[in-house]
Amino acid sequence: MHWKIAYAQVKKIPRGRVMTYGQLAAAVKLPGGARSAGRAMAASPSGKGIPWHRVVGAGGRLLLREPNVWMQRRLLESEGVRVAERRILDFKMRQWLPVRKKRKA
DNA sequence: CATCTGACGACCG
DNA sequence: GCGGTCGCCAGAT
Repeated sequence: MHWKIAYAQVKKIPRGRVMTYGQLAAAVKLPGGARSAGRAMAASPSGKGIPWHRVVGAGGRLLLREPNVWMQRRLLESEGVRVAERRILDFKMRQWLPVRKKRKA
């Protein structure tokens, strides 16, 4: 589907930064909103270089289920993103706003 | 075509 | 701060 665009956006997420499903959905204007973003990631073809692990739930929460969340956490930590069980630490700073970022210090 | 399910998000207790 | 519920929308069965 047009999930391609979602993937394209995800690929733009810089290393060590994350985006929420809601943001992603809004950024590419996915019809179903955040949920569709989630579906898109769930169906994301692995091995295509899509940093799906950089897409998290609102508030920087890891919404994946048991086995996968561990991998996501590991991938994030490998990029320097600190994670506590199911939540990204310093999410506010870690969050990446497409193009018009400019987060305050 | 009816129903269920879910990698969501906002609210409420 | 956390868990439970409701609302939403798109796919799958």
